Amino acid sequence: MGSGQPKGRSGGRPTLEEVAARAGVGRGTVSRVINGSPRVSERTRAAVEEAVAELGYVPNTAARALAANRTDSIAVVVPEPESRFFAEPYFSDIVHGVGTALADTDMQLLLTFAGGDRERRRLAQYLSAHRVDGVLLVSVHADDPLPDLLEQLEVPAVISGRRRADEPLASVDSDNFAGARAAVTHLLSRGRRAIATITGRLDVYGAQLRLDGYRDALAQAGHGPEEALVARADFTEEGGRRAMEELLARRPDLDAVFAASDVMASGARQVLRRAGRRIPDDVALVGFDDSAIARHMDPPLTSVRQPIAEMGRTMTDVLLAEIADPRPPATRRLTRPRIVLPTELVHRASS
Amino acid sequence: MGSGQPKGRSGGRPTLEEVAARAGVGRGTVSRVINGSPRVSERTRAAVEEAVAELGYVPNTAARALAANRTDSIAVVVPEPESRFFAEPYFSDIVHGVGTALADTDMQLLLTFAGGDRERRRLAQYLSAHRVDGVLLVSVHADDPLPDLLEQLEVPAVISGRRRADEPLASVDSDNFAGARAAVTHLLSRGRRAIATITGRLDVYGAQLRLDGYRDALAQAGHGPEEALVARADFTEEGGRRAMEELLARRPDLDAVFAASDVMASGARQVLRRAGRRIPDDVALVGFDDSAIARHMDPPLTSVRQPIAEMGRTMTDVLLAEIADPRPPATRRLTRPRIVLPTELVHRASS
DNA sequence: ATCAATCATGGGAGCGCTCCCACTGTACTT
DNA sequence: AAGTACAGTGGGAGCGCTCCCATGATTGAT
Repeated sequence: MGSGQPKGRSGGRPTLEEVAARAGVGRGTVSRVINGSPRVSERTRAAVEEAVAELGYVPNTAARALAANRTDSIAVVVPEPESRFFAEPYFSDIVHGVGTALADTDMQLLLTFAGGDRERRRLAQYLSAHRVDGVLLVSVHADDPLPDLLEQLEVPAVISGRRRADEPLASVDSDNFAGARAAVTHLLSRGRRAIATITGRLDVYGAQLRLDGYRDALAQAGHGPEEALVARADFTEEGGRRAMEELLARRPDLDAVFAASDVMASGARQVLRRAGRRIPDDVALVGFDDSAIARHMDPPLTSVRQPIAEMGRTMTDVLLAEIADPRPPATRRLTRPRIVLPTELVHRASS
Repeated sequence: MGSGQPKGRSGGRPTLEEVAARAGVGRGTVSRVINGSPRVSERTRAAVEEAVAELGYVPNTAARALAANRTDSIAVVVPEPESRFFAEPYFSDIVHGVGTALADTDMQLLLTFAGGDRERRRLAQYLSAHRVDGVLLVSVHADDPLPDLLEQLEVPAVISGRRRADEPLASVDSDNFAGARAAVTHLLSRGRRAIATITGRLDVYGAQLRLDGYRDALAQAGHGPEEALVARADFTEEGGRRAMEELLARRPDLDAVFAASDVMASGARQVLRRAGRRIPDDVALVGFDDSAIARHMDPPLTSVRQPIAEMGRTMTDVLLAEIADPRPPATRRLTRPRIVLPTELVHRASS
């Protein structure tokens, strides 16, 4: 029909077919070259590559996805835009790690947002409708339906931070328990005796593990369970302030505080200062996360560093391996990796 | 071939065809319903919607992209993973804003990373190969080839922060000039007289504008150009320290510093404190960005807030409008929006 | 020299959708 | 009564690729 140009419609990008014509070979052969199949002679390969370069050919992803039934992309599912998640450096660092891991591949990264449960159900549908090859879940709550939906739809997924001890999904976590224990052991070694802790929301498994680590360190040092001094908070600065006030009221002579996040430590610091306590002279303070806040606090905050970017990288590696795995999902389920990355105590002036 | 099932291969997700069969209509009609075309009778629409719900049908994005030649997704191009860009809250906030704006649409967000020029060329090819409908560029350097490549390939794009005064692309920026001027005017109104500034890299246009704002405020207050006290830095903490040392050497009696970023202000603060200067008693300090650092610094830092999330939102709105615009690119070029959002001075104890 | 295996290659079929043309039926005109 | 308009619909063609089968050329074994 129409203007007579048989193939190379000058507008638009070149197609496989045009490359094939130019190189004087068939479509299949070009496809083989593009995809690095070994079953092509050197001569032919060179000819095709030249044609590709001359025409500036780039495969059409949509066509490839449709034909091959894979998308060469993975999604990171981010908790709803309204959440405080974004305020934390966690997000950037995870994404940074994912980006690094993806740089070596030709996979792309899709960022999806989902707040409420209904939205997350819709998202599961959407993701499974062959939109992505796999999913990275960050900051998932214990009762989130998404992980199970993805499991059911057989979409490969990796979760950051276990939801509970027997996390069924492939997971990558940092060693919250050991990190907390190291922080408290450090305080003990500096001669502190009345060591309190401010916890995060205990329905977040990592927060529970940090509390366990605190208790374990005290026990190891011969302290009885009754010496534990625990105030629950919720990872917020305001929560940190309230918890610190509570602790000071309960135990005015405390000489150290381990806060389960830097943000809460910052809140605690304000209350301590207002109460006339010097840091670290009167009260030593240790945080968790080693965020920018820790470095810029006054005095700089000793904190437990989590290798967050490395977690992002590792999650991606695990996911890519899962995607590449030819075995049926039922088989894989039994050998899903559960990786725990070491944390590290960064000592600064606050302790 | 083979197992006899004519259509509904029980594995896999349902297709348009299956929905059509179920609803007793043709493929075209289902497509019309899915895409909200008005040319469908109420009865038919209801029947199709029921079939869609029953089968849990979700359109295959790849097929749609291939047939309709659009992808319903946009890309955010992020400077290379190695850059410090990630360390800044800027990134999260922009993405947050983009996510918010996208939540109302069914567009998806692709995050792409590109470091060197070669990578960025490759990326331009890739993006233009019908992978995305439009591109959001953040933190672009003055000599980045990517914007021009995209222009050439007729890929709709919006840039955050103009590269120069006559930015040809659609752009969304914050009012760096007015923000800096407000900061310096504030310092003047507090009785400060010897006001220095620490600049960012001046090849970043925004940094130049902040310097211009500083100069303008001084001029407006009747200070001669010779009273300007400028030290150049590079947006880093270390740069802030060095610049502060230089300023202190040149003008020991300075009583205020306007740093073009919070991070540099943090570096300056360290040097000031080491030199025995009290903040704000001896030297008032103002930053730019109003990042987490500003809130947690001691004393808390007065800073110029940029509406970064809103910039992300606005950029997205502009891009979506550009994508929807049916006029040819040549026409649009003349009326590309150049939006400048207001900044706001957040007063804290450091000034 | 003959046959089997292997390699390299071309091209048909089909992935699931949108676009558009052709067709039917109903409502309104003159 | 015949004509015109248009709302509503079905389905062919085709988007650009991968997969796979058929084919011919080449090699090695007997």
